[in-house]
Amino acid sequence: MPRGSPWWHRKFRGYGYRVTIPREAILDVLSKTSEHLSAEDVYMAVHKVYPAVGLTTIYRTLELLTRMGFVFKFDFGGGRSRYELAEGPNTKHHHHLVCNKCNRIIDYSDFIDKEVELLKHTEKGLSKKYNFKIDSHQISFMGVCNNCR
Amino acid sequence: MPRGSPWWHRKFRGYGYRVTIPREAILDVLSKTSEHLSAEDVYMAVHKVYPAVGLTTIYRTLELLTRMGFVFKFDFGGGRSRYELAEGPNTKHHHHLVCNKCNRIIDYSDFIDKEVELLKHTEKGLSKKYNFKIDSHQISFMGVCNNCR
DNA sequence: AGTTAATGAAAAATGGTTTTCATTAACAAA
DNA sequence: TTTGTTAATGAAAACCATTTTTCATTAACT
Repeated sequence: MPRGSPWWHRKFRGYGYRVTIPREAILDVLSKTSEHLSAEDVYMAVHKVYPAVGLTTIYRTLELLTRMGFVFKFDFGGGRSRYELAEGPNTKHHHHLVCNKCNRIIDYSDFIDKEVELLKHTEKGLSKKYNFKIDSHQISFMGVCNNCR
Repeated sequence: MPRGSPWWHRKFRGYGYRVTIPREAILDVLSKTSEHLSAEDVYMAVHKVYPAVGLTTIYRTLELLTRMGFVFKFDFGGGRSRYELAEGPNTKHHHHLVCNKCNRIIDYSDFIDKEVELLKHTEKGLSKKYNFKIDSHQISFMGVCNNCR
């Protein structure tokens, strides 16, 4: 926790949004994990510290954070969205292994360099050919994780 | 429609599954499009020919077909799954461009060869490191399609 | 200290998917 | 061909995560 105002206070105030305890708590939870949390995961984590914060606020805040670009919202299937802090000081680019049995998601950043290099090239070609503005990419391997085999 | 038994009858019967009109109709719809249909898309297409077939059967059959490997089930977000005939005489391996505005999905198979080659290598490394049995992979580029920019 | 955004609780709405159960029909055996 | 077994089906209800609504209360920032 930085001494002065956390880095995101300025941005919040700039948008006319208030800095509140639930918002602090939610960003705190997200910044301290490398997992892909569901709304309920976030709720439970926040609830341990601030039991008064309700699930409604979690949803509202996650949506706000996603709109603001602080957070990425993923849909890996399984019917629940998962949230992850956008690229920042503590995060790094990674791809995913998705378990089809338990829906666990494993980040990996091994082998990433070559992948990214190739993708950059592919990206350029695709943009041109399909006149498609590419914002992001996602590589996922689906299968069965060690716990489930 | 082939004169004799369609190619998939044998496989169905081999599993002890029955060949039924809804199943014929659903496979027929899937084999005649290159789109990634949602369950409701399939329902509407089948409904034109066989109004008696219900949405429940669509879901059940799509799940069966997915389990059997006839069909791939994708989750591109937007809350609905999308289905696509698996590799077959009329399909070939491809990856996806997903439009964040209109949710359109574009297949591409350009640049695929290098990607697949790299992925094969990555796959091997990941399997070992995470003791993860990899069944399939997915590469998607997200952005804005030509219609939406 | 005043203004008003943000919150929390509860309830209802949503929308894709799944379950339940009585009925139908595919296939195998006679 | 007829019949018996049981998988497959359709309709409706249930499910379930997520959204939305409402509204009275709280608390951030001016």
